Amino acid sequence: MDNPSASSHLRRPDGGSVRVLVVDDEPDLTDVLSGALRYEGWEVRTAADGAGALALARDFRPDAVVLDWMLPDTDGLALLRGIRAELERVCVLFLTARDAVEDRIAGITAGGDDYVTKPFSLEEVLARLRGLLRRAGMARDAGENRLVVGDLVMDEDAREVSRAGTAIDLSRTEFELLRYLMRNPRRVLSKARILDHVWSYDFGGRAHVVELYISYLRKKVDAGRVPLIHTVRGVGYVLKPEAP
Amino acid sequence: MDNPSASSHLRRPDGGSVRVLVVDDEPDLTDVLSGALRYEGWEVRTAADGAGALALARDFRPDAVVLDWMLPDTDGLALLRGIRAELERVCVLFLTARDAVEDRIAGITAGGDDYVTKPFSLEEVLARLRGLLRRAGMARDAGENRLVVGDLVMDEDAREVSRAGTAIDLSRTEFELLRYLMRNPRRVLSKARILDHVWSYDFGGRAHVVELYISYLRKKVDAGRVPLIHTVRGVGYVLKPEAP
DNA sequence: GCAACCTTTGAAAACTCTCTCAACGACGGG
DNA sequence: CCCGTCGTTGAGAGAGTTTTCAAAGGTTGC
Repeated sequence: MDNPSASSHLRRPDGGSVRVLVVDDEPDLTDVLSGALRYEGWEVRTAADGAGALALARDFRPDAVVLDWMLPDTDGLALLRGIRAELERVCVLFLTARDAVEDRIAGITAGGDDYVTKPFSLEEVLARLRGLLRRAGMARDAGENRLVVGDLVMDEDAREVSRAGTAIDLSRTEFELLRYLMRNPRRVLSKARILDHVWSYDFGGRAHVVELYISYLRKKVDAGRVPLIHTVRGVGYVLKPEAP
Repeated sequence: MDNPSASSHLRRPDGGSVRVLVVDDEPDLTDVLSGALRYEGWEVRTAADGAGALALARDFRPDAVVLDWMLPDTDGLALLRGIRAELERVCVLFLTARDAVEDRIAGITAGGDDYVTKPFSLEEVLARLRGLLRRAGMARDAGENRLVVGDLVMDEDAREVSRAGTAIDLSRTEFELLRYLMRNPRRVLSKARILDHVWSYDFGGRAHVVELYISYLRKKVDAGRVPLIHTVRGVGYVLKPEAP
């Protein structure tokens, strides 16, 4: 139930939908990813192996590719080369295992591509992908990446947050939770939904962590001020300025 | 009966009726659900198992599916994938047991999909389904989800209610009762009908709670103002502005 | 390797909401 | 006008939800 309009300003220069190709051999993962990407308003195709990926690169001609670096029986580097041969200007977001050969990835991402390590959260992938597309000129407003709710401001690239001019220091999880809230202002979000978006897809725990992190955010963001974070008992949480 | 016109603005882009597939093995439940959905003006088919669901996904091509997660002899996840293979853009509303939330299916709410836990109320299912369809582009007005009766305004997504500009704080049940009344303005609703729609289907209590919650709503919504909530003695209640 | 910080879990306290009971009041038929 | 029925409201018990507190385990950086 997120707000698709929040990112609808990301469109191709010709006005059509942004096209994304997801390449991964785990169906559970491609299901969730492609669902979320479609919900962002993007057109999505999926491939489970290198051959399928190359075929879709040629026929679907995506603007971005989400590519699992560790596909079975496929050399990631060769596949990347093949995709690039077909699509010169495509953005690539790599999905890698945490202990993967980081130096090879580092060299590849030097060209403007990016990567996230498994297990990742949905918002992490979405944020990176939005960043890539924005920098590749897919944004209508080429300005900086700022989120604003009331007097609360977030600079996603700098990972800086401030309220009424005062800087706020947040941990990684706090930042991602607040980003998700700020991307969906004035919309009540259930704990299950927050968990699905902000925590890793393999997180086994329960919604209690959400409550806890909401309390952390409150101490840092709302501390002594007019609250922006509101509890909707039995439903979830909502971020909104007091006066509409 | 309820007011179908209240949601008749939900139509497919081609102007036809929205199509919904209900999949559940309990006939009592499918009967009630499909009745309510038909009354919303939607076209409905039902299936009792995975095979039937897949067949109807192919032949009926619904816009949305209401899917019991705990079908006997059927893997919910596999069924979901099968349906998605057939219908890429379908919205899915899952029905799950309350204690199944523990082993929740991560990522179910990642895309546009949603779920409600049993036992649920009819209005809960209808509201979620309307929300899914609206966000999937099935609404003629893509604007926000607002209900207006006189100077009373409800924003369903933010769960905000205000009268003449003044915000009103409502509990969950109060909110659901008021939403039902606002979806059926100028129509006398019996207590039994309200109970059937707003309270869970397994609620054992009596219609007295309706009277009680009406009195709560009056204190908050009508307090000192021209009343919108009216008693029709021996029949039920009706929400309407004073002047016709 | 150590220290600091972050994340998660568990348990208990605090709180809100829901519902039942019961008394009171209002309406309408006779 | 009186009485019975229906509707309204107050009080309180109980259940469920949220918040807080404390501590363990893990990670990161020095």
